[in-house]
Amino acid sequence: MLPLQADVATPTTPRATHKIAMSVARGAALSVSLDEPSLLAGIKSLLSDSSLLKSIHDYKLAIHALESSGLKLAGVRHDPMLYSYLVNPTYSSHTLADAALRQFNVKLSGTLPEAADITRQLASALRGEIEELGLAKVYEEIDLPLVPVLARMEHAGVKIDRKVLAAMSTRLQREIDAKAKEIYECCAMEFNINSPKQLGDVLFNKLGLPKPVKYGKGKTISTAVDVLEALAEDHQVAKLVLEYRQLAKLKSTYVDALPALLSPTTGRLHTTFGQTGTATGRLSSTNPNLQNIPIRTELGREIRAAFIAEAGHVLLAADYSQIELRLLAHFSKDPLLVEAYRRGDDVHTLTASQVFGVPPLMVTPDHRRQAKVVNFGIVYGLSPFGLSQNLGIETGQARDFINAYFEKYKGVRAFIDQTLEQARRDQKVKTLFGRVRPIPDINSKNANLRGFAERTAVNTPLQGTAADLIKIAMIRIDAELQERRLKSRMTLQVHDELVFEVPEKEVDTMRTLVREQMENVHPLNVPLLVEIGVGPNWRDLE
DNA sequence: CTGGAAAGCGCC
DNA sequence: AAAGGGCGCTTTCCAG
Repeated sequence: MLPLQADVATPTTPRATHKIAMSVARGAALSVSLDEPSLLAGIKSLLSDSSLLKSIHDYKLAIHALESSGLKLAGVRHDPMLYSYLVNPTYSSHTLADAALRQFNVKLSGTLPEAADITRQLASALRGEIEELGLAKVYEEIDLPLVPVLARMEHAGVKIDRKVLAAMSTRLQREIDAKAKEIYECCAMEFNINSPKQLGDVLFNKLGLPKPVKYGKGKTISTAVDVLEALAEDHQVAKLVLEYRQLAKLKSTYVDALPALLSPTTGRLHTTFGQTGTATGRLSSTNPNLQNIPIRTELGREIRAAFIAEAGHVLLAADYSQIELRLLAHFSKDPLLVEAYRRGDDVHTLTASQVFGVPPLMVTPDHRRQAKVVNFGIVYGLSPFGLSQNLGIETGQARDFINAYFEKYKGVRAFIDQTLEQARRDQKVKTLFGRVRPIPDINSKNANLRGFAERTAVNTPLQGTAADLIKIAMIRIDAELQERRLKSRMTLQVHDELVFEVPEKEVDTMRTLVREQMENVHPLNVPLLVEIGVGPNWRDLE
């Protein structure tokens, strides 16, 4: 059997190309031969058939049929969608029409010959830019080989315990109704609590609660969580609204939404991973988004418990521990930070000890909590104001903390300064592997825009490098699973976490395999630590 | 009736 | 005046 290979892929989503090419190969949907023009035509006509394009299940079956019959997909060589994304990941769309509009300033009419023609022209032009920008390796070794890996993950899907969610739905509805009743009584009137406009009117005009200093950007008074939290101590109604919001959010977004998306044929949940949707190189997840399943609150964790493994299997979740802070240590080579990670010390405790000037053994849990906010805040460019809001302290004190941080971590200060200097010079920043993000506003005279640009410039190399590392790990783990004919399946990626569904007999093998691949993904100045949990569901992991 | 903006909030 | 990087989904509300 010859591997199927297409030279140029018509952009829709990159994986749609693989998936559809597989459908074509299988002859399930179209009877075309595998020479390239026919393949392109077949792909295009599939794309124009919305019923096929929307029926994700069809190509998932195709993948399955293809792989179970021993066919291997060699894939495409030139994918204009991925090219367009790598050349400038800040555009929101990389479809054929939008990429062609940007590249050639042409509006497409949508005919097949035109699409084929433009596809080839785009591939050629963008390939040139990829090489000029030094992105060929990122394309060949990361984004392109990731495509079939993501296709397999989407095809595998995750198992959901419907009964858990159904029971929760009934219970939550009852609690929401009760909570609404309490709120109405408290306010002596009925209104739509889900409407921030009506809620703000009732709370701040009718009931006369103190209006937040921070008004919303627009005309309405903000009823955001931090505003209500500030009021909750003195005003029961604010607390009730917060509780109502939490119940309503979890019920509508997860408890009721997820079961409706279960595949009728596989009975499982199949997300779509977006490979061209973020400015930093991260993946996204839609339909449903499985990268924002609750975990923070007890109620949220109940939802996580509904993500289960097939009989005879367990879930294995592997997390990179503090990967962005470790990358900050790597890039900055800051001696304190690097040595701490090399020794395996607790970095939040170290920061607490440095910033608050106490010996590590004297660091209290509250010190550590505050230091944790400082550590992560640095990565995001947190201001004294932001830190003060977050910790509930004076801005002056927050400023002292931040100054103390940079006084101790001199390498971090230098890293930030160098990164900004380089961004101002090149109007772009790069990850460790050379993935590029333009930072056009870095020299803007508008201080607001410039501030955003500066925070972006510092954060992107960290967030983007973490994204590159886990993508490489995924490609290698997938290769191992295939090569060794293991039955375990990679099912989810949540930025710094991978989730697998593993036959009980393979647990030990997988623990070792996943840890090895993730920890040794690339040599850095600090070790990478992977935390692995195994259990019957996504909540109860040990 | 549909589409999109705005507000809000779930995750890393 | 704003004040923390990156996402996607739900709801409300309003314009066309």
